[in-house]
Amino acid sequence: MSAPSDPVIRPLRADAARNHAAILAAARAALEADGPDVALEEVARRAGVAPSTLYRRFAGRDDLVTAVLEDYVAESVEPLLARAAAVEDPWAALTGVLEGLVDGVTRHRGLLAAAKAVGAFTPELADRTLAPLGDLLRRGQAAGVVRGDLEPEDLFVVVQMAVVTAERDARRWPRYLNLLLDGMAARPG
Amino acid sequence: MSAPSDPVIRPLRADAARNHAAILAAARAALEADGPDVALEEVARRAGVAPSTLYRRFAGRDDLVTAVLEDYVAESVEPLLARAAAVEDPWAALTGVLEGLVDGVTRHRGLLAAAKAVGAFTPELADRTLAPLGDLLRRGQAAGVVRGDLEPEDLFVVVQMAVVTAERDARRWPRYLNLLLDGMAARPG
DNA sequence: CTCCAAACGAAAGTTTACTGTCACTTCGCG
DNA sequence: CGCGAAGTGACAGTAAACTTTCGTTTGGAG
Repeated sequence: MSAPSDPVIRPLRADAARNHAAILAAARAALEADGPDVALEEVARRAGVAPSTLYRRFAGRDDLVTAVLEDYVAESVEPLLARAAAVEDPWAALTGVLEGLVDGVTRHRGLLAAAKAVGAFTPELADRTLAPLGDLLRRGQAAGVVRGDLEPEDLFVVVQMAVVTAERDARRWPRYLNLLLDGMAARPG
Repeated sequence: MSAPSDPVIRPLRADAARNHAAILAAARAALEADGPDVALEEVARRAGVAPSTLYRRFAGRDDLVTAVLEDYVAESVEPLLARAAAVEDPWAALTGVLEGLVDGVTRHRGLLAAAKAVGAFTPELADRTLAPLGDLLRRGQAAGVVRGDLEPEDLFVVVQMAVVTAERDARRWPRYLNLLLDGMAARPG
């Protein structure tokens, strides 16, 4: 007895689902290859569909980028956070997750730049990652291995800083992340 | 006896020189206000000239951005470097120049982003700043106050890292620059 | 003061990307 | 296996920015 205002959400037809996935994948690839401002027509071309198909499935650039970002976070970031939460040593857990984040984000700079441009980082999405990061941080601080004056958001900033160093030379970011980690460790004195 | 292949370089006419300066100033303002991809027509509008005037004076976006960048470096960056070279204390000289660079670049992110996009950082331009920075770095290392494994280009990276932190909150970059400076100081042990 | 080369702005042509329309095709239920 | 809803691509209209053309204006030398 579904009211007309509550229609059953129909699953996508097979071809539609195929195209949906193809567009997401093409968008991710195109954002990296052609930059955050890549034309949606180029995305459609890569996906092997007409522009109109892309526009029916996604309201516009914002909607598409948001979907790609959600896809990426769910697929890469959240598993990483979950794995880190299971690591015993607090310092290893924290450094491991930061390395993983920098490594991943470095490979998806186009996506992240586009996401920033369209405001796809909703507070909810940010919290989904900030909360686990905050847990890791507090664990390290409780164990006395991390400086006490750091806040969860500082970890975002640290990742951001390490990522920009990769623009110059993609292989050197560990050097700079280590420099940052040095600064984050609890002072021996 | 100027040969035809060596024509006398005529100085700009008064109105042309005025417009030239107006366009440079307008471009700098527009890049900050509207972002690195601002339309050249918008720059012309701000400068109070027709688009055709802008295009006669500058070959295109690349040329304009390059000119604005040169202008900025000559006006802001090089005096800063010169002043730092005169500071006695090596550590103070280095931290002072880094603070000045971050402060300045933070206020010209649009210009710098555009410059990166069009490849306006020629090797020569980079060297004009890298050389003095290298001097400051070596001075600090000789005095034993700066880690010996740092290279001049690392200073660029440090500035870049500090600048991105300003995207989140323009007032907090000193906090993160200090964290970086901590990591750059010679280890006491 | 006169003149012309330099410079200017208005306007039009070109390109590129966005977005909607419509007739045709295809999926998958019955 | 036939039919209707869902989906699709070709196409075209729109918008925005880039770039050039051309007739007019103006600076400044003689």
